Amino acid sequence: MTNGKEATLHHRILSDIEGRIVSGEWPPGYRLPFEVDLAAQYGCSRMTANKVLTHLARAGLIERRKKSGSFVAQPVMQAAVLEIHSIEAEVRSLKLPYSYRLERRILREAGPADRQHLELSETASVLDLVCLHHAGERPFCLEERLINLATVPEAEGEDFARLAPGTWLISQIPWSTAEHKIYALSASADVAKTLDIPRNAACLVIERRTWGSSGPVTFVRFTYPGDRHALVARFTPGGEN
Amino acid sequence: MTNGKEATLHHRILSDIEGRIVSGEWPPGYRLPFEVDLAAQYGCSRMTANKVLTHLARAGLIERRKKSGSFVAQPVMQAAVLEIHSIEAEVRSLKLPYSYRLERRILREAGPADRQHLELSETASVLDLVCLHHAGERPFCLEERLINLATVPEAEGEDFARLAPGTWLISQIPWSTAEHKIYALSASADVAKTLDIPRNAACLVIERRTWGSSGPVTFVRFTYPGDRHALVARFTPGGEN
DNA sequence: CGGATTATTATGTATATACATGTTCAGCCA
DNA sequence: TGGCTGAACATGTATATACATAATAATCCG
Repeated sequence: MTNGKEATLHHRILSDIEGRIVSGEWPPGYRLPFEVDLAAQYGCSRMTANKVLTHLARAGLIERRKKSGSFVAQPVMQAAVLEIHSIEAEVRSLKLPYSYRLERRILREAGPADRQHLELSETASVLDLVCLHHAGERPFCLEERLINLATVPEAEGEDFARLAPGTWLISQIPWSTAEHKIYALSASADVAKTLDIPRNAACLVIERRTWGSSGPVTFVRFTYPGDRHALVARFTPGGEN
Repeated sequence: MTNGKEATLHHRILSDIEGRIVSGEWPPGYRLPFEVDLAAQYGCSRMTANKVLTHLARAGLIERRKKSGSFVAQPVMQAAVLEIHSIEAEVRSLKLPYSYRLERRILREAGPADRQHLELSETASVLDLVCLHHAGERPFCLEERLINLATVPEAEGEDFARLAPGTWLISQIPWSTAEHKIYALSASADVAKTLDIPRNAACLVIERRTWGSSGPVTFVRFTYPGDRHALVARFTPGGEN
């Protein structure tokens, strides 16, 4: 497999420079050698050095200024990648049997609250769904969802009795933009009863708004019992590689 | 602002192809034209087409296979970028005065719990800090931190009376890897008292483990009153640009 | 001496070219 | 028919070259 070498010339140069930066040998603000010097140093052409520096710049490790040169950037560490798995995958990774149940399915005109959630300016029909995801016998997650029928009219023909709306939607809207909001909330009486947890237990809430190329698609709120669920996010300077 | 032009040839090609993908015109699995055909189509060289496709592949929008060609990838939508600001910046963005107070500072040998938090195999000295961040008059966030003195011996000489340890650390360990864990928790009696919130109120907890090039650096747990704080994460196919 | 003009310099983008590498496919031979 | 071999092909990487662009440094002149 990939034994970490990837001995292409520009990977070697890249990880060398990356190493100097993350180790602190080249501290923030340090001006690194010019492209021509790097090229000479590594015995490669300027294009190759350029590629490496461009990559480092896109990864945020360096900052480039014309005429002045390239500088090690100030570490910002303001971004981490949050992995968002499907609930089914999440449950199965705990080696528990997954099951899904539709609790409610209402078709209606969007009210003011719906319009705010979906960021709709005009009125439209929405599908209001409530589902419950189980891990084994216990409720794992409560899903409250609005689907904008103006953008996804096909949703009206789906009953979502067996297929979770999230799963169905990714097959309909292939690529989309999403915004997440994550916070903690004490369980209301309703939520506590549905999730089978004590009243006022802390819950982790994830709200997601999704847009496709033709407008707002869906708004969804996932409520997890807080002590049984955690999100994990990772950050590595230089990113993927 | 960025008016979407960026009229370099390869940005135009890139956003054109990106558009076809996100709009669904080229659905997942679709084989896009070969590099030579794209080059001909846009009247550019193969190198330029290659650059664009390489970019799209790195962004995860397409998948490339030798001999076969390049294909629109299956949408995964499993990653979102979580922006993590400094607490001071966060408070100031709410237009509230920020203040910081050190509550505790203990130097000790790492116990089993400390070693687990820092993922230390051997024993070492750690600095155990508790700080409180205020927004105006109200407590905004409780910070409980361990610093590994084997990696950051300079921390022993800091009293952290006025400077928050997070701020100090990024000046010491310029570039680092971090892992975050986010969950909800009911406030214990202690936490409730410290944060001036009701007992059992839902709190948002963010734990962060940080590594530098020479080993584990710090473990920190931020506890926020859950109803007053939310994290926001965004995902756009194609990423930064 | 100061302000405008010009030259220099480093990066940014693009092209043409070359060869390497990994797949697929077609054809060959047993 | 079955398996092997090699040609064809698409991508991957690297080089040399060219010109554009932006910022600084140097120069010139009123």
